[in-house]
Amino acid sequence: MPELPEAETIKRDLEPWVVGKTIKKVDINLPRIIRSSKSSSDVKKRTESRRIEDIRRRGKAVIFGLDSDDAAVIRLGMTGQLLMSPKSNPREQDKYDHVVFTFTDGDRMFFKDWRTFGLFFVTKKDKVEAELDLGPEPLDPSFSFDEFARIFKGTTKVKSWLMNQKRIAGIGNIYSDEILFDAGIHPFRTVESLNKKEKERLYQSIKKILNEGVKYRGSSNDAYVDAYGEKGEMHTHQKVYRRTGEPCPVCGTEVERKKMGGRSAHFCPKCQK
DNA sequence: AGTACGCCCTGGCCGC
DNA sequence: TGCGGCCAGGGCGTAC
Repeated sequence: MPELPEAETIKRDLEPWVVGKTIKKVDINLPRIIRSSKSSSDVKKRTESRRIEDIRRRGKAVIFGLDSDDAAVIRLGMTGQLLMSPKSNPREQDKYDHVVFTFTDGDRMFFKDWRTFGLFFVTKKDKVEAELDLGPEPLDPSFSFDEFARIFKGTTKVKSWLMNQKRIAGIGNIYSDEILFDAGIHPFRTVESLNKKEKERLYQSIKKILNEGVKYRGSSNDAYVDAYGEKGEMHTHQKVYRRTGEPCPVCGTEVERKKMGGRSAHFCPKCQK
């Protein structure tokens, strides 16, 4: 599913192609994909005939800055995709393309999402941060160990902490499992139980694994594809996620899966203490 | 404050 | 061949 590395890959793919384009038409084929107080007609009104000035990523969201006070925000959810469909080589539209952007140059972009957990909304640029309500960006250079140590608090389990977007942005089930394996920390440990060394390892693993995810252009365990419609490679490098019963690549012990809330935690019971 | 759980959703997969 | 039930889970709301 799209987490930080997948959203970052999509953003990087789209940037040279989409910035500078003017939106001619926005077709909203599934109105409930817009889960905000604003109606889809308002979204159309605020995006049509606007030029895209910039694109950025925040957590798992892709944000298009328009030549107005507004920004168009797409949160990818579990199965959201943003696909380029150039006029010269158009992509076939299907029933899961819930929002279709047509640009004045004839190119199009699809927001596709077959499980429809994603969402699309338009808001004032200066309201984006408040509406997304996310913790710090783990790959931002300003995210130092001191900053991490300052916010890494509480009695919650360490995997739950990592997956909470309000604590730290962009980490979901895949990368939390891989980060904790890399750091050698058991997912059910509580945050407050980690000593300084473990916190340092965790901090390093967050940066390392997310950077790996970006390098391999994301993880295609499920539906994820980049803006070209191509799968990423990160899932072939994953050590524990969805490898239940397979040998741990470090010690050979069988990888375990245990439920945490409604989610699965995958881990090596020997390497992760 | 933390945690569990149900809900939204779809299609693949398993057992009968 | 078909069908019911389960699985995957991001984010949110609710109950405890």
